[in-house]
Amino acid sequence: MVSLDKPELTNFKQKVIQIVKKIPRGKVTTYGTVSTLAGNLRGARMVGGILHFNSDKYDLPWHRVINREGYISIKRLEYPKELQKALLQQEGIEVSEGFIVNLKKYGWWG
DNA sequence: AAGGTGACTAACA
DNA sequence: ATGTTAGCCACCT
Repeated sequence: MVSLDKPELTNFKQKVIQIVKKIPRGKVTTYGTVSTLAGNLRGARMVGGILHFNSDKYDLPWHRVINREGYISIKRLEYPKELQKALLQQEGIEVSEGFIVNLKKYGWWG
């Protein structure tokens, strides 16, 4: 058994979840960053997909995860961008009218 | 069971 | 500089 941590496929999901939950309050990050930290450079799509399914099952601060433009690409009507904007402002993050966040200012890099 | 879709990003032409 | 193609893996039908 042993061996080193076997990079199990489904582990990526758990890894992403752990990273997302690790994002400090008042900061935001991008899918690409999380995917990279999870071990996959081009796994950004998975991060979005994972949050899509797990945000509803787990308590993931999905509102702290946005696309590279600092814009919320969310498509879940159950979690409208409007809600995210409120959540981000609640964390002390400024959100532009276009739901854009300054990653330069609030971007968390791990 | 297998195929297709997806909350994206980066690289190439 | 912009536009298009390719890649990642899990969840849904």
